[in-house]
Amino acid sequence: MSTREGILNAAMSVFGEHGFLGGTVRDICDRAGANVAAVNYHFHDKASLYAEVLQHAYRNAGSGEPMPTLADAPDQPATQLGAWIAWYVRRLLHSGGTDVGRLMAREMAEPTDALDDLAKGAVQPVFSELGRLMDAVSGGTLEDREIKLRCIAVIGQCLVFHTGRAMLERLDPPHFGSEDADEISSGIILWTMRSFDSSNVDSGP
Amino acid sequence: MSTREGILNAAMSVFGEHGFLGGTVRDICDRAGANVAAVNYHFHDKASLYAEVLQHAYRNAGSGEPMPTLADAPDQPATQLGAWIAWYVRRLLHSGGTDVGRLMAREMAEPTDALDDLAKGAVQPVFSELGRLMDAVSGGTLEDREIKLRCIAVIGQCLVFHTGRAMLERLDPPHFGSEDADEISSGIILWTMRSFDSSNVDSGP
DNA sequence: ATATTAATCAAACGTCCGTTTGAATCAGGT
DNA sequence: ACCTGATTCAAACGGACGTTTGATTAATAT
Repeated sequence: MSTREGILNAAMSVFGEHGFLGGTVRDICDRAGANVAAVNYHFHDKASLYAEVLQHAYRNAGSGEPMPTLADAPDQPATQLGAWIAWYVRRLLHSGGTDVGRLMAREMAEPTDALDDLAKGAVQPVFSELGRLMDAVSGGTLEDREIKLRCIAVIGQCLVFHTGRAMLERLDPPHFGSEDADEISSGIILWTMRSFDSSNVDSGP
Repeated sequence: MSTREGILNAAMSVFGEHGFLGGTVRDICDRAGANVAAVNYHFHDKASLYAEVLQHAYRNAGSGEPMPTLADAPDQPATQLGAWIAWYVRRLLHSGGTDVGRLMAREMAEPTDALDDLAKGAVQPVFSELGRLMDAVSGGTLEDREIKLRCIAVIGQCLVFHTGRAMLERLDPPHFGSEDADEISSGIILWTMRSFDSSNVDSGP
């Protein structure tokens, strides 16, 4: 691993743990086993390093299980919607403690220019797929606005375990971690399916 | 307005704009028209000032309406639960672009020591009340763990409009703002009530 | 082997920040 | 008027930080 890559990885950890302001180039270089001047030599300055770290995190964000899509099983939208939710919950809970996840959460709280690319490139495809699944399960009876509201509701129930993690850990137990992914997602799935009870609903295979 | 209050207000703006690390006591004191040493005199140090700002911010968040509680109408838990959700959504959407909202979002993404006190002092009471309402509506048939899961689900659906605001604004329209509070909360309420359909349920007055 | 470029290193520079100091000023009571 | 405690102030302290420097070592081409 080159010095440059080492710094990039170390910077991802440090920035993920302490943020841009809280993370120091000395800490980054120590973890990378490099000299203090290495950051300014390989990247122009601290800010440019941070920008590259964000892009690197964005590229590696999708690595893992593939996202379940409607196209995978067009005749079983309800099954695919359940699979999608379970996949999304696993993905969030698993990346909760990682540097990538924390970097993303920080970007949401304090958006930079990088968030625009992040939204278009990484988030929009995932969100759109959820919309397609919702539309298919409802049998195309819902307005765009209603679809989006339900999508946000699902996203919110998943995301709260990620963005609200710091707060939830400080409230009364019981707590929920990545080992509870199945319990969490099955609750959300049950809740979501039930919301289609009075609509046109796909009953599965 | 006393020097102490002036610093508190200035600190809310500065911390809201730049965060805890980014905000400087010199900037705070300048805006408050006070000396640099005033922060350390009236509050012990920068961290303690930040903790007080957070408590002050969370208490003054939202439109100032009182939180609906089970004790207000012990015989109508479902009505009160609905009122609670509507209150919470209004509160979140209303504080979206303010210093208070940004403070909370930042604190979640990048927790400081002050989050411990904030969780115990300000958030726990709100969360506990939701738990009491959930328990009452279910008729006391649910386990603590199930209660908490449902509380988090509700919180998540509300919170996503706050913590995910930056992201939602960058995705495809339609978007939702504070003018849509009623539409949003009625959806969450409907969804929540339906989740009690197969449980013991309070049918209201 | 030599010259040229790239990379690494210890050390230092300059700046900004939180905090402390000790004197000066104000307010109220006697 | 005098004392006492609370408050304000200019100034400085000490540390941490990003960045720069200039020498030193490694790598590459001729």
